[in-house]
Amino acid sequence: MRWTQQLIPTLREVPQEAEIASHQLLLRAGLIRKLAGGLYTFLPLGRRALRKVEQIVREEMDRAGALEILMPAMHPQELWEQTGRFAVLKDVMFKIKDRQERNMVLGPTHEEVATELVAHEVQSYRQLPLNLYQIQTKFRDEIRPRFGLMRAKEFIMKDAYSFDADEAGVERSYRAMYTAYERIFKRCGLRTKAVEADSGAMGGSASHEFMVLADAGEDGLVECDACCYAANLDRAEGLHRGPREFAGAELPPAVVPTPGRRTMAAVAAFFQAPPARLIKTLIYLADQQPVAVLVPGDREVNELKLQRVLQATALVLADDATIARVTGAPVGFAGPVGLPLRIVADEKLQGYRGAITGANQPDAHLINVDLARDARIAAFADLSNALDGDSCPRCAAGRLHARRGIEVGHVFKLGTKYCTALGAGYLDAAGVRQTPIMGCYGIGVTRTLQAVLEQSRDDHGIIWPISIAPCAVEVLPINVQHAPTLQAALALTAALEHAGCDVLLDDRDERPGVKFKDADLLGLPIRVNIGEKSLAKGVVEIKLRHNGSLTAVPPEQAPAAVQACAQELWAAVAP
RNA sequence: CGGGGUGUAGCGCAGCCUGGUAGCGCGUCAGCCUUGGGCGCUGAAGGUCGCGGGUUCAAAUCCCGCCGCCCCGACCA
Repeated sequence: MRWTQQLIPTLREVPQEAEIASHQLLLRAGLIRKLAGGLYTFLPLGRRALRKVEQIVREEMDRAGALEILMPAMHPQELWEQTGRFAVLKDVMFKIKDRQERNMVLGPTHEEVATELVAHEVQSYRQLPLNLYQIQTKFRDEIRPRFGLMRAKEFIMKDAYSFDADEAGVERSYRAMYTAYERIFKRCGLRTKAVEADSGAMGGSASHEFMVLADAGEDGLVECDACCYAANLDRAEGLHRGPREFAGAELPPAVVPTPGRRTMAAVAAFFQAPPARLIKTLIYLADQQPVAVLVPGDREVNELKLQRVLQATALVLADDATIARVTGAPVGFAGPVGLPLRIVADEKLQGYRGAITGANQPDAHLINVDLARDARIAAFADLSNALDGDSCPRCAAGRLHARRGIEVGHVFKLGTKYCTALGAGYLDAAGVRQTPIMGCYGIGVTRTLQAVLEQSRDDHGIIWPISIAPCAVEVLPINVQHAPTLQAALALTAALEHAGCDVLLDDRDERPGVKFKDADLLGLPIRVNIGEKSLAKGVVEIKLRHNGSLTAVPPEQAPAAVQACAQELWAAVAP
């Protein structure tokens, strides 16, 4: 493959639209171009890499016994109404009408369609288990598309749906997918971490996310340094460390003027107290009803947890006017003592004495608060996010560490919700009608591609794992006007291609510097420099992108030497 | 949707405050030169200054409205 006959528009400068490294590299290396926010064209090299990721996914899904199908991207809206998910997901769905004015949606995911298929085609336990998957474009009207392919309105996803006769079967299917995912990401050259996750809008019981650890990741997670516990911050159950009793525990509450101190930091500084000694009081509207929520001053409320505890369908922070009305004080001075509201408290506050809270009057706080003595708490529950340094909820010894991650895969156990709603059933061996138990398993294919770049790069550009590199080798003739150089390059390219190697020949009549810089930016794993000087010494140079190692070999030995390098690189991404 | 920023040549930017000929670097095209890390010289092409309205003799510049894009928050593969 010749550079001059390709479309590889590399960019010398960083496009101002791109913030994170992987997004910049996608654009600079000429892999993608933006059409509009959240909508991207894959250019030839980007498409080649994407295809390789898809193929790895396909091979591993097949290996795990899943069956590839292809479902429509466009669905009748009615199907979504049948499971009740239209109401849940209508804001993220693109809605269109056909010429008959029928309501259609573009699928953000395919549980309904897959289940509908199974409802029609599966009648007997002999047909189970069944695992159907597809690799297809999904559409989501994201609130905020971001970071290039990371959060796009249109993206390629591998989605699989398993149907089993019983719980043991679901467990096997789930495990098979979990293992397949580990193999897939390993083969893509990614270091991932599987974390316990919330099942969100999917519903269902168990769920794990596969996270690519990266500072640019959108998700928070914690992992234990002693055992294998790891969880998404949405669900992580960090255990409180540190004191619950503070100075003044025995004293009655006392009002202290704190003019203008309305933030945790300001109040903590005012009292010269650690933020953990403060109790943060937030007023939420749970289905329109005001509720007070208490968490330690150094923690954030976890709204997912809160929503579950309150069993609320709509949960929002109360507006300033409501807060003033129910607490009798402006924002920043709410506290649990004497507050005429339902109060729920984070379990980490249990036994808090000598704490500091708002006084429910303007510009004042209360000290010496003993939560059990001075306030009426309706319920204690886990309502806050875990914090770096918390104790591990699984093992006594470990401490949790906070990390950032990119969610590239997600596996769920879904139960019978969809099958029941859509009438999927089968007859068991005894002739009794049963409902299949479902699991679903997603991989963001386009996002995975970008995650690789986020994790595998240096200051000069991309460092492709050989398994998904657009090409394995770049042949770089330093001066194409020097006939012997070009000839040697052509010969090597032909030999490698004949051996089944993907090769990019940079046949541009450009300055060496330009070609070297582009080669580093593009980041193909193996590069062969061919130039007049080394040729005069009877050698060409093989340079590996990932470690910069340079070996000189005679031109006639180059194909074999390159193959040997390639073999080593492949071994590094073997599952 | 709320908050912040930004929109001038393919890309990166200056000019705007203080209204008066639209500029710089890179890239592109032609020619010369050069050939082991974004080389040098000469010449050229390329712009409805995001869109609409207003103020003014005159608007990239001032005013009003709209739109796109980027960042922070709620959503998720």
